[in-house]
Amino acid sequence: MFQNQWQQTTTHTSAHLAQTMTLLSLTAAELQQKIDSELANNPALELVEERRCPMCKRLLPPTGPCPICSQPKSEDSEDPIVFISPREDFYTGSGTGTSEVPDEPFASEMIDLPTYVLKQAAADLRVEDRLIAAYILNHLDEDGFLTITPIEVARYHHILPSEVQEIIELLKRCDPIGVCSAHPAEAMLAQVESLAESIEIPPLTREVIQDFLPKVSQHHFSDIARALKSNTQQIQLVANFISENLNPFPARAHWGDVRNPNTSGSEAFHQPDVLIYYLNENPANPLVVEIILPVRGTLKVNQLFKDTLKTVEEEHAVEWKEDIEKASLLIKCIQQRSNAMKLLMEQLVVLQKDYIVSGDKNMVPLTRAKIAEELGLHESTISRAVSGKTIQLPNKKIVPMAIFFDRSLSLRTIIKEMIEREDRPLSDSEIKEKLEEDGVSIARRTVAKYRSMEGILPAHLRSNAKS
DNA sequence: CTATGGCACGGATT
DNA sequence: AATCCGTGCCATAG
Repeated sequence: MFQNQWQQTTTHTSAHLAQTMTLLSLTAAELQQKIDSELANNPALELVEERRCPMCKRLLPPTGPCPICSQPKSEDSEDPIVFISPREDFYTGSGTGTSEVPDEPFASEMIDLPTYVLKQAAADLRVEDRLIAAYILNHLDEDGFLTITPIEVARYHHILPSEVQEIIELLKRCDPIGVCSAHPAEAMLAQVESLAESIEIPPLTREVIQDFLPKVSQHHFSDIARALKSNTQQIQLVANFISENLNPFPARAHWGDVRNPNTSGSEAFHQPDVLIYYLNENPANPLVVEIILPVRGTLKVNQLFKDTLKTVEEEHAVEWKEDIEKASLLIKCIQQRSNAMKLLMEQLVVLQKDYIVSGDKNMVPLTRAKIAEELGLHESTISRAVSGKTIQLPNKKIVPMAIFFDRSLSLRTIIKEMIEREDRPLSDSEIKEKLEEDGVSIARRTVAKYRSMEGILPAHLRSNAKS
């Protein structure tokens, strides 16, 4: 359908294909970088004035009316509104001043960890200490742990170890809470202190973290109980608390696997690629799906540049022509990316509407292949479009787009709820039975696996200690 | 003996 | 072709 729009040279087509694919797999943030650098390097590429909707002042896609204001009001169309949304500043999301993202640690471009932490701490540090803080922050490993000892820092900067320690303590309170610790236990202790200000901490938590972390991960609760002169139940409580609220690797980007993204944890510092919310935040209204396009205005090939090309001598002409071609290629690829994303989201939103509006257990099992067939696109296209992308749901949670294709999510939540409601610890096989009554047939082994994925203890260790 | 976790295999998905 | 996921079998803990 679109072949005829392009030059017919094969090199163009294959280059185009290749670039479309790579662009498709980029997240909004990455695409922004790409565009910015292209804009800076290629004189033929031009960013023209943005279009705004006169009514709601929202930034508009290059063509067409405002997707929101142009909606027929009276006949409430059930269909979700899906559209490409050029980036308002970086994060204003919907123009109606909604969709606040709680707090966006790594806002705009991804600053690196040291910078990020230092910014927070700077205000509390004496000027001469900032240098030391910076030095410390530059000696962290990828998990945010110290690779040097405070003593070394002290020697290097000719100050007292206690002063170094003071600075570290301060840094530990900064956002990836526990950063700059020497090891996981220390980081978790820092998190406990910070949590203690808002919620209650089970007794013995600190002691357990301090001395028994390995045992906790091995679930040797009885050992710990004996050593601390407590009982196994109490230790379980602590263990649950730890696994639910603490992160042993605070600065690690991917935090375990599909863990519950609620609680006070600080994660999800990705700008979502897609926003989903109710029109005007009213659940009665249809859903609005904004696919973020990280460009303020409209990208075009600079017309002036194009005209000048004819009057320019041979040697530059080649180079210029290349620039122009590159620019128009990029533009077309971006359009295609947008187009593919839009198609994908339209399908996804319809198919997974139940999930989007009412939560995990309504997730419909879906495969990328099915969607691909439905849309008449290649499955690898879908794969690329999905991978790495994140979506912000109406409930403000940011989830990876891949969970739309998680076959087991609904089962997992059913199991979780079943266990939450239980009055007697159910064994895995009993759960399997119950599930079968509901027409779900899975192996006992699988129940066990899902259970542990949800961080739920085995039945015999689960003697009803609920909150 | 029962309930679970580990390892690994085969089929489905990407 | 590489990876992921559900399962079966077996070892181990209680």
